Amino acid sequence: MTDIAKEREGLVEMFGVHFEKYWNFSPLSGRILGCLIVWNDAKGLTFDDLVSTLGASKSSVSTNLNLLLKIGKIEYYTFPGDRKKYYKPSSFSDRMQNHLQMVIDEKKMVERMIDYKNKTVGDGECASLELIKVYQEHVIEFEKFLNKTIQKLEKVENK
Amino acid sequence: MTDIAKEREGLVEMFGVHFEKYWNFSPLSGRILGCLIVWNDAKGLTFDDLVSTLGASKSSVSTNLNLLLKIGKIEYYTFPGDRKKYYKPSSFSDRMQNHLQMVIDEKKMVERMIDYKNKTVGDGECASLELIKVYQEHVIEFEKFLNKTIQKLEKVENK
DNA sequence: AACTAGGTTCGGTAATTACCGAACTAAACG
DNA sequence: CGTTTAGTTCGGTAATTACCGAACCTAGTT
Repeated sequence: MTDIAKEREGLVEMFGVHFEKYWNFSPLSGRILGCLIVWNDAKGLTFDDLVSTLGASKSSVSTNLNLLLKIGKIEYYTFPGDRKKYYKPSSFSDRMQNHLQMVIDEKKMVERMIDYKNKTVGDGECASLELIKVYQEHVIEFEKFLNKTIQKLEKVENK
Repeated sequence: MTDIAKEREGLVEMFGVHFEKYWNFSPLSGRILGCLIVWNDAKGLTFDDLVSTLGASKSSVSTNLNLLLKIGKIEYYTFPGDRKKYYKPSSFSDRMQNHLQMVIDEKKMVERMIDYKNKTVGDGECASLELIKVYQEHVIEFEKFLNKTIQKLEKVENK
């Protein structure tokens, strides 16, 4: 195995572990997405490429590919006269949308909490309310920040 | 049950689901942290409070409390002449550190990817490299942003 | 029509996780 | 010293998840 191949394997593993740890992916889902990101072949990787490079069964690869498709982490393309599907990670900006969704979720939660606090907190102990409001401000800014990044990414993607 | 109690239960559930979904907590861990956040009693909640309001076993509550302590999501206090532990969520700013850690992780990953790309990408297809660099910029800014929020939170917390 | 390529679906197993009750410990109280 | 309080530890079970092989399907190809 070449040095490059070894490094690529290390990177796939790194991404795999990251997706397991922070995004609650199954090991195989993590490795598949890792593969697609690291390889980042202009054409994309096929089902069989993944089966052989990851040494997993067809059924597991199929299941996990469909899962990743459903949650919008990957896409596939086909070419006329070729039945194979060529898988790629979704665009950077699309993947960022997931993050955005979590922030939007949190925004709603914060609102509910503030509502609740307003009903229940005595005048004395506003500290917790004040903290939540700092956090609310953070969430709102964060949403803007994410949207800005998404725009920047889209700009480069559409070149 | 009063309206307030019902709403509180709803909020605990909301937090519970959120922590399960985005932070990969077990159901009970999520509910415990939810309880502590929503109740946010000045004194804190005791082991028995949690056992009874959540209807879980002592052993499960014990295990999950220790887990949450270990990962820094909660803390406990004791009062002289009282053997009970009073549990509270860790400070907002401390909990935010977790987020920060993930960003720091990502920063390293991005560096490794850029290294790899520089070795392997032909001059023609710099698009992917350029995208990663946009993302790198995002991560760096994000780290700063998080640090700023943490500072703001600390300011309010230390009042 | 039979075959092949490119997957998908189904049924099952192995591993992991979540939770429980019962027994235990350690500190404080009487 | 015995008892109570406040939890912890241990062993086991139930539920869930991850993965597999085998059978199947569907669109071309021969």
